[in-house]
Amino acid sequence: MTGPEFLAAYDPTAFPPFAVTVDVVLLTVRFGTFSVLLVERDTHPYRGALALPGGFVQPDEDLDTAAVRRLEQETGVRRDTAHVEQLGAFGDPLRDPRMRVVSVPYLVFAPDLPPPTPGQGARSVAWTPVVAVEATRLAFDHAAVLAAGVERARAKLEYSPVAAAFCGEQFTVAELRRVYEAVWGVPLDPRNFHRKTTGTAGFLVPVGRDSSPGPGGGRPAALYRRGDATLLHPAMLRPVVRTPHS
Amino acid sequence: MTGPEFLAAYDPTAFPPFAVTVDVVLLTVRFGTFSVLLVERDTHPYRGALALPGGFVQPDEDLDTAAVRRLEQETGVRRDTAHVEQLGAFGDPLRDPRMRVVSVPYLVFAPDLPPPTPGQGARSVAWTPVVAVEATRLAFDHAAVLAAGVERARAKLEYSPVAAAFCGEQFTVAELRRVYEAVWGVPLDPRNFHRKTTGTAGFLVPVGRDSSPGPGGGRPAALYRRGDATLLHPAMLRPVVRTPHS
DNA sequence: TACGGTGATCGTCACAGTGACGAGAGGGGA
DNA sequence: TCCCCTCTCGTCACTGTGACGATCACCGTA
Repeated sequence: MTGPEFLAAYDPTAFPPFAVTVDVVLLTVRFGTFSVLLVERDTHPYRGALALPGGFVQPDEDLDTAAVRRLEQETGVRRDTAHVEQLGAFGDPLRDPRMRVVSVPYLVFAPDLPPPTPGQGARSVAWTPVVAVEATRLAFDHAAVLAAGVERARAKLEYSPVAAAFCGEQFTVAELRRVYEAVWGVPLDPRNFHRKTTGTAGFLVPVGRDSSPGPGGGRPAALYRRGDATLLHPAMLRPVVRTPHS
Repeated sequence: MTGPEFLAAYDPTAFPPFAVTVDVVLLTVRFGTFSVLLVERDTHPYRGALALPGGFVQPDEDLDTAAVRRLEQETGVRRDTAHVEQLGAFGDPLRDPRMRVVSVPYLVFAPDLPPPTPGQGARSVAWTPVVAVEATRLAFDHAAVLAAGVERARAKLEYSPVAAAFCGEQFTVAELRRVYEAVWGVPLDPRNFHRKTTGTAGFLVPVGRDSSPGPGGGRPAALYRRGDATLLHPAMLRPVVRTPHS
């Protein structure tokens, strides 16, 4: 039973049929800027509008599997280099003018390494700074989905070490700090950040020394990789006032 | 377009049809015990097994609306007396032996006031202590759904004031403390808890004095109602070691 | 090679928040 | 009246943090 015909095995009129899609909120930090990958739609509806990558879930496919497949096909990002987590479910009856669709967006944090490679969708893909996204130009309810993803990302940096997913295999404390600064949009004190991240058990594991002090000079930074902690304790709180929503 | 026929307006073979359900993880604190509402299934599949209340989403119905409808119909809990939030989406292809179903569970915190009133589902409903739930006796993947809900509830008490949703309109600091103790499963120091909750802006609003000091005597406690804070800052952390999962 | 620039790293200090716990306030029952 | 109970207020030591000075190790240039 791998197609629509599998419904006939039961009573196809016993429940309302829905389409289920997965969308990918792929976030990264490029040139110090918190950015999201958007595609340009080339089909009805919202033709020409910007949208999150996504597509239908197949009959035999798990939601997570579908999201990872979309991620790899449409963005070229491999799952083992990124952090992937489900973001919830969006199911407003009018969110898609074609039919009743429930979308399950996935939040993905990836390092900047892979340039956006348009997948078989044949649509153009582009990194867009999160602060520059014009909500009204996004298709469907993707503005709300993106907002939920961005807020989740900002909150998650506080109590989990996932920020390292925005960096490569090895990274310096300063690179990690620039991730926090980009996502939160605030400058952080390098000294306190260094103390906090290197002092929290399981966050960073030292692996050697950096040989490239950067163009302007400066002391070479030590290299680290992700530790095995899954939770930051105590949390690293955002400075200034906490706004409950983005 | 309000029935299965609305698919015909587009190409019904263009996407795989799914059923979409909402499940309700209704949690409360009864007699000092963290409990969940379970129903006994009287139909195939998993007949006789315990399950979370839930049902199909209707064609014109928002996910939230469907969850609240189920909540009121099957448990008698009104939405304005409870806290309701979406818990995610579960869509394993084999989670329902009948057909492809994506379930969107909702997490609900309610005060103990309403006794479980079996809804039109004509199935028996019962409060079950969370620690006493035998995972293997739950239908579908409801053990995983419940585990996610319980862990979310435990985490949420740390950084949000939702614990008050387990209490009535007015409550004492001690009642609120017993909620935390029941959900977290650890004893808390009454003096520090009092200092923390009454000292956090927007958490509690005093409304008067309690006249019933309880059976064993003791000084009457002041009454409070929920404040308008949506976030606890700083958070109230669980004691002892933090386990990343339940 | 000496020198200023830059960023990494280490230290210090004051202060807020917390855990542990003593003590008084205000009620019950025998 | 005496004892017991719970609520509420205080105290103290300790931890973690924000602010920020100082040093280290590299750059490019004179």
